[in-house]
Amino acid sequence: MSVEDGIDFAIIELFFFAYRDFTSDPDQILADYGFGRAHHRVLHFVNRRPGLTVAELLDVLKITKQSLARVLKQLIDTDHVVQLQGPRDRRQRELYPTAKGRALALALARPQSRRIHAALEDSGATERTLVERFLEAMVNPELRAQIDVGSAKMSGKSHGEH
Amino acid sequence: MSVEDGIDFAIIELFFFAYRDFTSDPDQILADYGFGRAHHRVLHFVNRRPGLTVAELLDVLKITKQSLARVLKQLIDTDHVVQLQGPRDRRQRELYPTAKGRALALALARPQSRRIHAALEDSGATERTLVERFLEAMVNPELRAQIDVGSAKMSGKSHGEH
DNA sequence: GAGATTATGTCAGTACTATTGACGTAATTT
DNA sequence: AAATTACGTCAATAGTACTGACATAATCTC
Repeated sequence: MSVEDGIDFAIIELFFFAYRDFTSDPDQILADYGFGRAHHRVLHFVNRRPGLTVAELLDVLKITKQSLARVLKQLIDTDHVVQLQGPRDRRQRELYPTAKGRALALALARPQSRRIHAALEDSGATERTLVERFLEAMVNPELRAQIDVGSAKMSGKSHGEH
Repeated sequence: MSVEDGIDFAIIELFFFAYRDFTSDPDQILADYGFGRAHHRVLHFVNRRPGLTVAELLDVLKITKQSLARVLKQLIDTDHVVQLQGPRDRRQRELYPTAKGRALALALARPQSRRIHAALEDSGATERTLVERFLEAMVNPELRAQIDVGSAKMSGKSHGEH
């Protein structure tokens, strides 16, 4: 089983290395903007689920509003994200990426996407759904709802936009 | 292909959620010791590759020695790790886990291992090697050497301990 | 309509992990 | 003997996170 004491050290370690390198690509780009990983995460989800509220964003990221405040303010000040008053509830702030924000989100996602495609090919294609299923199964069951919401589920053609 | 603009947002997001929950299990235990994720990583690798030197550890973790210093000192002060003068080169400090350190490393790895096994089962067994290959392929090629070194490669029976 | 609750923003203080730069000491290499 | 290497340490800074407290405006409830 490739384990010691029933512990799967191999995958534990691989997961660490894989995630470290996975995040290193965008980190380089972010540095040019004076942004960090927190900005990336916020921009990513605003871009993915345009119109989501501050509360929804906090729930997805699992951070406090004080932590979000600085990062979100910077993204707004630099014209990557805009806030619009909620139509139904005027207390809410709906978050949308600007064209500039979408461009940056895309630039950040590109190298990550390239790495994923290369890894899928290297490990022998057709495994896309298997990898997706594995990663999804790694997420806490209670939180899986967050994933498929605006993300056009996993399988089919995507329609998360428009 | 489940992508927009050729970008694989689905797996990018899944990877984020999966890693977040993957690290949340040990985080809870670490809090009881006043330790953080940095302590976990150091303890993990000292436990995995007993006898590695400070320089090797820095290379694996890709952090600076100033960052390591505080964390390592705490692990030594709390009797989780010991330093022994290198046999060949007396400038080097070989790092070893104590019994206490091994116990903690195991306690931290257990919930992660459980999560991995559950995820492998949920996603339809026999995929262990596929997941391993995918994760390994996600790591920068230059850095893959670090992985198989003391980790008894992926496949076969492990022999890193004894 | 008054009061409670909700959504968001903000101020203050703290913790953890990481960084760069500089300097010191002992051991090894040249 | 001099240069280099391995490690340790001091100081200053940055990024991301936290808790607690308080403010404002909007919505909901009775």
